[in-house]
Amino acid sequence: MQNNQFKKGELYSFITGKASIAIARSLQKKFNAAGLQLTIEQWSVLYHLWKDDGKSQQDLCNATFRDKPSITRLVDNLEKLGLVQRVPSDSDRRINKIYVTKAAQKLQEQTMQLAEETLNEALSGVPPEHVDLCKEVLQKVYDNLK
Amino acid sequence: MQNNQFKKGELYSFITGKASIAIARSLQKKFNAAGLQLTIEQWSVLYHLWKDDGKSQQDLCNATFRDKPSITRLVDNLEKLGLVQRVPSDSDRRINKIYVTKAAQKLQEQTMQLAEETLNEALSGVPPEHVDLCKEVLQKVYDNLK
DNA sequence: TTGGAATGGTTGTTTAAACAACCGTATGCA
DNA sequence: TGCATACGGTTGTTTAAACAACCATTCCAA
Repeated sequence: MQNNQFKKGELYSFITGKASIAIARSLQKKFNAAGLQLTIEQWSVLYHLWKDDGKSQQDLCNATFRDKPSITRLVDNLEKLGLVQRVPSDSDRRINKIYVTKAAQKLQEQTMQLAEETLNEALSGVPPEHVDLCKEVLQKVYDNLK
Repeated sequence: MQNNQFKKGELYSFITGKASIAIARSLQKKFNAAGLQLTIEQWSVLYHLWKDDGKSQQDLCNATFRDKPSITRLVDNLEKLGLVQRVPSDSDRRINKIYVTKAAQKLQEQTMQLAEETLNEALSGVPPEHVDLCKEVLQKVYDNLK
């Protein structure tokens, strides 16, 4: 029943995800240092919209792995900041499509560059092929459990 | 300046740590299903004490990657549950050493087994050598940033 | 030895997450 | 057609995290 992929003493780091917390905190510090009033959570929503604008809130739930009330409030705050806009869908009146504003587009280049900087620091000394493999493992873990 | 270890479209998963969130939620569900009134955060404190009993609260901060107020309140709650005990240190009167109680010891075997189950599910289909390599990468990331 | 800095821990406050319950719209099946 | 169910989104509540400010003890160096 028990396999030995993990010795017991090593369970913890995998469960708590210290690495990703460290990355998020580091990126948040860069945002603050650059004078950007933007949380990582807000940025993560923008990130998905930059990739594919006009997502529904439900789409954002799936993309960010957060529940519906969390997305409602994140979008509320981003709307107050003038960074996104809710647009009711024509074809399905339950749905809000979320679009980034021009103000948000201006943030894209700067924040993506800070994110890349953070990852370069985080992964310094790690061979690219190891990074790829690690990403594959984490994706598989996510797929196995979701 | 920019390197291409990450294509832009893949930044997100690394920063948000969806995999570890999925693992933690899955384990929490198992705790609930087993009738255990224990959060993952509380369990993570117990986990470190089982490995090395009598840690100071500061030690627990380092081990769990949480700040001091968080540990104070986690220990408060664990004390209320009768699972740990604060014992003032003789050699340094600023320090509380935290010890698990017998009630907590009874939880160890059951919860560690649930944690192993969770990890086995999470890592099913992933070769052990890939898991090892992934752990190394995550540890390196943590060391690079902390 | 003594006064300032560092360390370990606590408390107050703000912010945001999850969960449950709810409303309005859409879908599917009898 | 109509009614039960599912789906997208919002609101209310509780819980816990981070941050700042604080107290007591210890360390260190003038």
